[in-house]
Amino acid sequence: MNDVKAGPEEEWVKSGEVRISDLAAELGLTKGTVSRALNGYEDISKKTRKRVMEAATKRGYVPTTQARRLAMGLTETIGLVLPPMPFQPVNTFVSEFINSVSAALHLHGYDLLVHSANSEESEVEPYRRLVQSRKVDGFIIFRTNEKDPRVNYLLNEGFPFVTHGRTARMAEHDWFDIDGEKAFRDATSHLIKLGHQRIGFVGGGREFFSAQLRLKGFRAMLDESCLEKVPSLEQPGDLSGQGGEIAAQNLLKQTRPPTAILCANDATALGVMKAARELGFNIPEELSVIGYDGIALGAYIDPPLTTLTFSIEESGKEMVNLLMRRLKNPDLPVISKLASAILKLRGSEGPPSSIQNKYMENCL
Amino acid sequence: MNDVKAGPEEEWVKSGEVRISDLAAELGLTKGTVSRALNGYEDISKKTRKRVMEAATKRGYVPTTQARRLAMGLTETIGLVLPPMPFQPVNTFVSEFINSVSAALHLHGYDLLVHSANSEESEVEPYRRLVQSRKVDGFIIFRTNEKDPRVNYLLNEGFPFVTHGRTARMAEHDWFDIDGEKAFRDATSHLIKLGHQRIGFVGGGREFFSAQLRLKGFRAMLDESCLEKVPSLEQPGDLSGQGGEIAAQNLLKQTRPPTAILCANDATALGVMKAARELGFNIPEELSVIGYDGIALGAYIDPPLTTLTFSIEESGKEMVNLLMRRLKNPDLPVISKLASAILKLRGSEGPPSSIQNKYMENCL
DNA sequence: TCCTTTCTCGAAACCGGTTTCGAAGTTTTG
DNA sequence: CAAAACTTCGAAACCGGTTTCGAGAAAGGA
Repeated sequence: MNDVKAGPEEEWVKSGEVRISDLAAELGLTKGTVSRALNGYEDISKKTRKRVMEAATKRGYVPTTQARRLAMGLTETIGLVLPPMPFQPVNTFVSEFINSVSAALHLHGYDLLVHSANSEESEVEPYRRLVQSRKVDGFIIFRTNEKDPRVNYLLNEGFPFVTHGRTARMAEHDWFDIDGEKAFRDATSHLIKLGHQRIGFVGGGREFFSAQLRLKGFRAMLDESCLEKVPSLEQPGDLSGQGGEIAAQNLLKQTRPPTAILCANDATALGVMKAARELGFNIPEELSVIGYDGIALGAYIDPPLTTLTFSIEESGKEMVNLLMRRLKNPDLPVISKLASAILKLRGSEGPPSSIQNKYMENCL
Repeated sequence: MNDVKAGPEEEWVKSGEVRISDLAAELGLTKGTVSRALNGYEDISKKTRKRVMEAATKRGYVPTTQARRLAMGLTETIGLVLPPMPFQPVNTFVSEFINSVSAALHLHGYDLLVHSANSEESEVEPYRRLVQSRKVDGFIIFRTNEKDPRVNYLLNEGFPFVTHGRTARMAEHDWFDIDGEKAFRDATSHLIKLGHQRIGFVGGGREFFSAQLRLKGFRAMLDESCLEKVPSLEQPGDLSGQGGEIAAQNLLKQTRPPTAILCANDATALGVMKAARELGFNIPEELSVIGYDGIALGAYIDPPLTTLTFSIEESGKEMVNLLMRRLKNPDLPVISKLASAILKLRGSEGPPSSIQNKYMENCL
């Protein structure tokens, strides 16, 4: 009875020509009645509802979104503002993330509005514009800073949002994050078990909360394994390949260079590997390298990059769930979700060439 | 003054939200007059206009987008549907493209609606939905196929759009494209000048027009240089790393393997390099490899990948220009724009180890 | 049989703007 | 000084839906 695909050859009407008033007139009803029939109100007889539904599908009626939204006082749209891009982005997180968020939103009947940030204006300006013009009902925010102006603005405004990543005010808003601390504990532990005793670390910018948590995990595992925390082995980075190169040079030119380097992300790791090659270090024989992000390209380089990886699809889906819950009931208590990254061994790490000290001799 | 009524109607309105009727009441005008004053109609006295403008900025009045759009009968929104993603994309084209398109649209007061394609349904379904629900005024389409159902649908529907890439019906719609044919002529020419005589080619899927044009450019330059077109040196690919690996194995296990391989994109090139390493070919000494896309991380692998690159920002900007022109006047003749890619030499190509034949001996 | 309940649906207000039309008031023209 | 032309703004229709309210008809109960 519903074979729309079979043969619409008869009287092919252009989409979007039928309004609700046309339908009502055709059926001898008022548009209010038609609207209620289509929206499943209980005060419409089954017979009438059926008539309306059939006429609607036959005529290809689809309600005009703008009108529905105006009447209902909501936009059914979520905003996502792209942070100012570096000259050339290095990973595909953004596109995968947009894809998964958009798909998840669609299941709830929501659309995704993507806005780009103009680097000349304040970071919150795009948010302010979208809020004031009432173009969106909520926001998906990613790449948070510890003190995040966007979060401050939206909290102050009482506008719904969910972040990917924690912030200083994480107790006040819903958030989703990857447990970077645990991830780096795991990676560090893995290296220690392989026999490494001098492990370098290349971090991200100090403003990124996530990068700090990764460092924290690294340090925690050193402590736990009774390894000394050598300040010179902790180098700052900027999440870019170039930052990795510079940091690696600082690490590898030391009198006693590390036998392994943990990197805050894969781009940094690639920079580290490049610098290592140029300084004559063989990977993984003379230097182990581990990254974070799980970029696909990492599998194609030589040696393939061992990395910490997580499901971007899950991230998007979970964040949308959190946001939908919030929109449905703004007064619910704040909740959050922490997902874990897994260590994907691909070959850029191994035991150090010579194990100088006995493993964990004086621990425990 | 703002007389705050504690009426039940106040609860619907968020505190601090000003609408046009509030402004009108405050000024002792009608909302029609206020609207015209704000929109620069000529039939409003300078004095009144100034009063209205000042009150508007003072009160922070911003018109509600949904209402404006309904009244004006347009959405001021452009749709972009993400094609089904491969499991893990290797290049950052999509996010950079979205970023540039969004920024360009913003200059025209348009928003970008990003929709993801559900791989279980027809490719045109998302477009149909967006058209029927009148959520967008036009589309940005990328990654076109030669016979593209999306293009067919929209052309049939008479709905505005611009493609990134040509199609079989390119004479009927506006398009922007990179001159892949010329790009591959250039790359091939570069290899020939280095002394290569047996050059392999790994293509993209046959459905992609762009991949075909790249092959065409490759062949054209072989012809021009009087080199033989060896069928076994042309391998099909699928624009993925894995496709590159398989193709490279087919090429390098031949009795007389090529001394250089041109790849339809960088992902393919990475697969080719991986397979080459595994088969014991040194790059670039024993095998030159050239890709296409200019992914940033190509600079960090060993050796850095020589590639054909183009400005994604320009692509987005130009496409938006084409689309805006079309929206402004739907009856204008179809136009198109072809941009060129440039060969970015990074080190994965060089002269062949032994030049067996004299260069272009019997040509000309 | 009459009154109350329940089932349907029409009428109209409403969402928040834009735009057309015409009527006052003002200025220019003859 | 009256008629014509121009300014300036109010009134109301409109965009295309949703939702509230109540009326008329049908059904149920006493």
